[in-house]
Amino acid sequence: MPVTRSEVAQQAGVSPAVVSYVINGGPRPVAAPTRARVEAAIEALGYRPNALAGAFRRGRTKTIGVLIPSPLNPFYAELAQVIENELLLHGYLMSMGISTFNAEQDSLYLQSFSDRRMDGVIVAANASLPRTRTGAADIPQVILDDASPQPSAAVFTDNHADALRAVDHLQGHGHRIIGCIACPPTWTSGNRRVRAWRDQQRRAGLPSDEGLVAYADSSETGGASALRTLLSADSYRHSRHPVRPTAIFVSTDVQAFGVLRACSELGVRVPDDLAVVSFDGTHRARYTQPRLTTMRQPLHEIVTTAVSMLLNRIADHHDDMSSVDHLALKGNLVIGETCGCGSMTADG
Amino acid sequence: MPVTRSEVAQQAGVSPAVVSYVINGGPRPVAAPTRARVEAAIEALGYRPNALAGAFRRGRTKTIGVLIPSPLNPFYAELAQVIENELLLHGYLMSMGISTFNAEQDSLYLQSFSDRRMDGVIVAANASLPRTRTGAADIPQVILDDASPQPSAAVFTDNHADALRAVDHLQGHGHRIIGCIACPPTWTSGNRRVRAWRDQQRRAGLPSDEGLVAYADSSETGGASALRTLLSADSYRHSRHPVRPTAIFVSTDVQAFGVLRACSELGVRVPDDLAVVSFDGTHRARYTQPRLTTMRQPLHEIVTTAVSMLLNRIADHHDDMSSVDHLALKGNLVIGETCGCGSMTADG
DNA sequence: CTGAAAGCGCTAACAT
DNA sequence: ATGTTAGCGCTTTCAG
Repeated sequence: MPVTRSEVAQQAGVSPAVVSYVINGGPRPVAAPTRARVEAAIEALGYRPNALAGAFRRGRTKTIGVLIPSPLNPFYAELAQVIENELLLHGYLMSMGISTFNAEQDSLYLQSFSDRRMDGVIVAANASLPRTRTGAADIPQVILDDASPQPSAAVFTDNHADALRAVDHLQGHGHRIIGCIACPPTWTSGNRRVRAWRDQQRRAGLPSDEGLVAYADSSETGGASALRTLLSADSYRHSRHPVRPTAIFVSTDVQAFGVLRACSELGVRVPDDLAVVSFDGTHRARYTQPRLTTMRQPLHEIVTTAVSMLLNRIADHHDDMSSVDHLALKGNLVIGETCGCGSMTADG
Repeated sequence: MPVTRSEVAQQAGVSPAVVSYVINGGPRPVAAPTRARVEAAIEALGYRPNALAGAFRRGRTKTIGVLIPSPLNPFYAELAQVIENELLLHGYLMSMGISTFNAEQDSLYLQSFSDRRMDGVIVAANASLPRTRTGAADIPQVILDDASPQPSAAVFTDNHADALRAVDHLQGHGHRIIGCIACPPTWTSGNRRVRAWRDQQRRAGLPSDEGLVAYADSSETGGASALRTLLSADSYRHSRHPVRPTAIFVSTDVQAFGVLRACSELGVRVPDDLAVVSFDGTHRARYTQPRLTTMRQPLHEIVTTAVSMLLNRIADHHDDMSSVDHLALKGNLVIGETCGCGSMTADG
């Protein structure tokens, strides 16, 4: 059994309240000699305040629930790392849930976060649209995903604008038939990237028919099989433009890792036979062979903004979802070896 | 303000205790009609029990603290994923801390886990040796690392035996000068892998002097710079065997990713100029170019064993660190393209 | 079968 | 400056 506050009080010959005053530095002052006695007792007994009891009493747990789809996706692993760090800086503990892009798991976690009275929630990617009705709607939250119709705060990279620039970069290399590897359409940010691909192709008078798009999971395997589909004769022959794509826009880095692997297995040379540009800008993208050209999300900025937004909402008792603020930040293109730039360096 | 149990009781026209009986299915039975009234009231008011208050009262939070060095290391990302899943299966929530291989951060987290009255702790890699004295020693814990002198439960892959087999595999390909990329020596499991490299080289009458070892962080960058060091003229000229290594044993996958990148930049062909075998067997190792040969840790087995051990200890009130049980499991070699096996398939 | 009540460890208002 | 005390929401023993 752990030592309690009253034991400390007894040992120090003071009342339990004084022990609290010493620990919390208030709300009432304590005379120096008394404080010394209390501190000695704490030290002697090895007393540690029961944070659970304190949280219960105070009504604040100093814990933030963080929901990510999967730490196996390096983008979300990095995100989690950065969030953890930022929260720690503000004295908060991160409690992480993994939703595996599953709407049910997702709301189960939000429910659990809410039940455990976490002070707030950060949701990295919302596969589940009807979050408003999950019963966890009463807890301050920030979404890191562009789900515009959603009534809550959100910070995210400007998926449409960034993807436009990524595709534009490929067009700038002279590519006309540019394929697209998309994510399952339940994920809104992914949808915007695909739409941007289409818009940018149309804008340039280039093809963007469905035969050029392959939908796949956000995983290496997904990317690899999507590539095989896209390059299969069946696929591009039935397109209105029966020409094999010479370039491809991949909506996430992790899919691109699979694409590169598949290319190597199929004997497709990158970037000569197929140029590749993806989206996320993970650290890992610098270690692929060849090095990936990718639109880097402003990860650090997203996180610091989101956390400060969340903490503000917590401070203001924004427990309802009013005052929707959506903030879109701008990414930047990291030039690698898969787009055909050679040894150039540039930002789109 | 969330709905409380008494409001439900009032609405249902029963006492608060009955509401508890209904929610918890005990400890006393409730008549069917009464139960129905209570359930209706719960539904009508949207009542959710305050898990914080319950945990406080019960003395069990149903939360396990998990400490990993970094989710950027894919091995630990996978580990976290698997642990999370396994815990969820048993009705526990994972609270994740990131220690960044930092002993201070490490004990800060253990302290926090203990203060928050988590039911148990899983520590993935212990950079900090003096854990016994961190004050968190009173909470059931399982270490996933081979820290033999440590007085607590531990489950881990048999680092020495597995690394022996990995190096043996390289020797089997005829390599004599085999370098080693090691981790900072504060990490015990890493040390055992290096010792195994040395033992296996000695056993075969092959060199294992310090000129063949480079210590580096567990990261891509660490691996890359360690490789450059090892292949630099300075390094192998000062070795007792002034011959450039033809093979290298890398103590973690993530370092090997950096090694492969560096090789490509240096024009070193893998496996022709340099064979590479690493340790961990991450999913990502299947997507490097060329595909990594790596000693796969029995991740799933480690986790299921560790979790059941931990839950047993929790159930038995093993809050002290008595009854040390260490369990070493066996990994298996995943053959890729970096060892020189060609299209063979085998287990060492 | 149900109600009343004690108390988990702590915070903070209210007394001295 | 310090002591006393009322709860936070819930579980569970003890009475009815």
